[in-house]
Amino acid sequence: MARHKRSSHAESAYKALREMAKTFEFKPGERLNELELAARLKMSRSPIREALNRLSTEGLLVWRPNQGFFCRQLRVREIRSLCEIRLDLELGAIRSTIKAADKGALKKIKKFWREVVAKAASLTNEELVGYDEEFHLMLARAADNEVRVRFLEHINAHLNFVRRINLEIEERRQQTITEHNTIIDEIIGGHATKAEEYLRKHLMMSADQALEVLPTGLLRIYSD
Amino acid sequence: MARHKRSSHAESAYKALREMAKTFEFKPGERLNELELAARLKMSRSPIREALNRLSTEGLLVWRPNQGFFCRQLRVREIRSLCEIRLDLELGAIRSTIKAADKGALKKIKKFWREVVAKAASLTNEELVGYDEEFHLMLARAADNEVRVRFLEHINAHLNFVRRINLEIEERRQQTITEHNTIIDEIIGGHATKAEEYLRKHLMMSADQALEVLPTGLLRIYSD
DNA sequence: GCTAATTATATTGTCGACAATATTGTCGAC
DNA sequence: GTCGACAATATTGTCGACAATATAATTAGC
Repeated sequence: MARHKRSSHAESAYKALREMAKTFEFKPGERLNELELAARLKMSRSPIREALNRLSTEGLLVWRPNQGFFCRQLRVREIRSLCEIRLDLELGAIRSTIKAADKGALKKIKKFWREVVAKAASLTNEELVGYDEEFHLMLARAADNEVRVRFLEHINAHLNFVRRINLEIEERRQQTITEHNTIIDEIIGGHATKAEEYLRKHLMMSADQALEVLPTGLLRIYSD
Repeated sequence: MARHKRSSHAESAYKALREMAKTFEFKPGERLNELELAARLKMSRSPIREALNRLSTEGLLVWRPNQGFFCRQLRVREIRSLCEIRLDLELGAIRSTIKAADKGALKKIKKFWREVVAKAASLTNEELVGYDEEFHLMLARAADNEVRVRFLEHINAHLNFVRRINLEIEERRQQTITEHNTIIDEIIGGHATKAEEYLRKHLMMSADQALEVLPTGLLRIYSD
């Protein structure tokens, strides 16, 4: 039986607003008007505030007492920090994974990525970003540490926008695909040093590119 | 001029409830009654819910649709995960710090800890835990990465309770003090490898001890 | 007596109203 | 015209009431 359980207003507001915050449909520093959002999503302020509170705790929005909620800034410094932590956490993940050596999970990741590659040409940019995020999350999950996965999901939400801009460049889509293949193969092979090296290179490159496309991102945000 | 700016109900509720959640004044899995909390803190449900929402996003509470907010569980698995990530993040911090080599900040940490040691005998357990957390946070701050600091603060909140239990043992208070001294000296000396080694040892020991005292912690929670 | 369906109660989810505060607009002094 | 004080407006913060849902108590059937 299909379990419909329609979600609450607060829940759907959270999802909608989270998506908007992630993708900078709000402009950096912009003040969000609760009444307006309530009208837009056809509900009262209470569930809206609930969602806004959660999002500000996640850092996707900023809250200031008696002033309300604002869109977060998009700054070099922040992107750099996120990428740095991401590197620490993902390297930790594969080290841990290689030690534990759960081949099953790894094979699934390889299969998953092979399937993505097969349909890569027909994927929209958003879809590819989603699969990219998923690939890295699967690596993290293989390390069997809930906290690590949660943190990386958090980081993904914050980097989603710049990643999206970055993967609009065809060359980098290609690069992502091949590098992922290399990484997963080295992990499966149990070559800790090689795997680390390739992952590090992949993530540092990705960080550089994120910073590089940041101006494009800002332009995009303010262009419409 | 003293700026008093008395905080809002939501804010004070957040602080109070956060402290209770951190220290397991609620029992693991316990359901929190919003009306009761509102009565206890002398306010309406709105600011209470606001605080509870934030806390559940932080993972200090758990939220289930239409059932409300519950105290988080206290599990071996969770503690282990937290300690593992903490290790990754703190090691990353000192690596980064040693490279950047901001001697000033490091000297301040050394001074801070020297002062803590001086008054160690007269400190309550909670105070020592606070200073312990602060020492590690200062190391993280020296690495100049906001995200890292936020994540470690998050982890601290989750580990606070077991740390408190652990530092009730005199021998371990002593151990903490001397190990911190060693670590900061190696970092200041710029001995990356040594510093890493000592920090790793310190944190892995600390993780083992956290797991070891967990039964004591549970007993404490359920004894009163 | 035990289980399942039904009813009663308690609790969360949402709303609209008002209070507290911040922001904007207006006026007058210079 | 510019600045500051004051008034007008808009926005957030909090409340109490009610609706929707979950939990507990009660009854009916066996």
